[in-house]
Amino acid sequence: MRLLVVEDEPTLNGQLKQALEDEGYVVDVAFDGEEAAFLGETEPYDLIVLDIGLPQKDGLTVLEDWRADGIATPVLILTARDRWSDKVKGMDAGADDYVAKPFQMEEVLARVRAILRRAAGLASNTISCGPIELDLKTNRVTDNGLAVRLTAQEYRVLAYLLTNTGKVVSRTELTEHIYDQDFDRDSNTIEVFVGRLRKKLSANIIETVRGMGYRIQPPEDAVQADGSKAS
Amino acid sequence: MRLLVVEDEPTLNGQLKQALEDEGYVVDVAFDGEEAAFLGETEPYDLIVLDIGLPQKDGLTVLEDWRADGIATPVLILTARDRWSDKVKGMDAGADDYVAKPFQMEEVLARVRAILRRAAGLASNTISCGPIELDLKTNRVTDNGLAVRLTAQEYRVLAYLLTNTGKVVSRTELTEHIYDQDFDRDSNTIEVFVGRLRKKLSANIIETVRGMGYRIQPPEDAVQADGSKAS
DNA sequence: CCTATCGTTCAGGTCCCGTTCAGCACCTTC
DNA sequence: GAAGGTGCTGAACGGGACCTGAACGATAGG
Repeated sequence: MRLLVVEDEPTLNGQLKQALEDEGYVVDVAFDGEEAAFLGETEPYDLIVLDIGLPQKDGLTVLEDWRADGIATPVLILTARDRWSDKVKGMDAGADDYVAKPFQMEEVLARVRAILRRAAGLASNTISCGPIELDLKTNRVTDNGLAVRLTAQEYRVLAYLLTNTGKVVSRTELTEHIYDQDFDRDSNTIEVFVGRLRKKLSANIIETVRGMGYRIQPPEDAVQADGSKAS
Repeated sequence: MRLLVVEDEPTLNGQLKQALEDEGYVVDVAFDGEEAAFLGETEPYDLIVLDIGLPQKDGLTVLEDWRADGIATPVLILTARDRWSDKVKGMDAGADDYVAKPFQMEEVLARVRAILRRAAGLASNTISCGPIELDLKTNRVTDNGLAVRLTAQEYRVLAYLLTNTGKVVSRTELTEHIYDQDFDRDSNTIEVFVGRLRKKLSANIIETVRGMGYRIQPPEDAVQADGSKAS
């Protein structure tokens, strides 16, 4: 999952980036409203952590503009405690959640997890497909109950596909969500990772859709040969 | 484990800090409500010892505010014996335990141990993983029954990892729990301690998760090839 | 004042992981 | 069936994350 952190205070910005990266996310950063507005419009983030008090362009305005533009990226707002009204305005402006400053990092991480989970339409922090199970909180993958050793990138690919089950995901989309801003586009790394995943997992759950990308089918009830569902 | 001591009376504050440090904890201190409120919101303490009668901002209020913010850090309240009602209010406000003043230092230490144990979800004061056993009360570590000589920092690293068995602990998180407020961030001390621990312990229970941190696996029952657990 | 121990720093080395690339297989189109 | 495009895979490389041995400085105890 690829996130954007918008926070003008350099130390805090760094701490947020660090903590989120430790969790396995890919993180871009912005230090003012202009920059944030541009990146948010341009890059397909899975979530944006947005401070309200910003130079250049206020965080609330930025958020309002995004929403007006039809950009639905989930947003977690950071707001000063004594500016209670900002919270209300923030939620009105289309924020998905907020955290009051000062905060404990763990609090932010928990809310980020919650929003991403909600956005993916999941009830729990684990996604399973056949014998494969993935835990978004601990970043662990099991196959028939046995732990699978995945590298960081392998995990990101699998996690993105699993949070988009049923959908065909293009290589480009995949690339945009597991790498940050600057990355050499034409490269076959995705193919290599998919290959390695297939080798490491007992069931081949990753389907290739020629000319389009990859897809993992939802583990819905077994499908009969004629295409109808079994009860 | 990193603790915060909130007590306005300087002598008592010093005594508490001293006693807790002798037990092997890392201790920050605050002398009034404002300071306490801020530190509690910001730093990831494992436990806070909170006096009720405080200048600037009453201890109970501080605690209530924390709880309202969703800050769940365990709190041990210190209250004057003759103000019985404070005890009730304290527990209502979300305290985990209380000690009446004047108290025996040993009493406080015992309750601190108890709360930390509960918070870690442990039944006893000892944690074991394979041949390694750690006693939170005596701060002693044994390997196959033999005592292991660990330095203070080595012990802290091992203890933190063991109380978070199964979880990947980032270097940052580890640092925050074994050092007090001001500590140079980028330094490889953690790596050095992990290295020394691995050398001193017969079983290599500390696993490194590249790019994320370290983890100690729970000593769960052996897993069979078919995925079922052995009794 | 001297010594032992411990925490920290630093430099060098090692190993893993991400990436690249070439060759092959397969499908599609003509 | 040939040719070109698309995807797969094994091997290899380079860089960075991690490890480790040694040295230094601080501190406490004698």
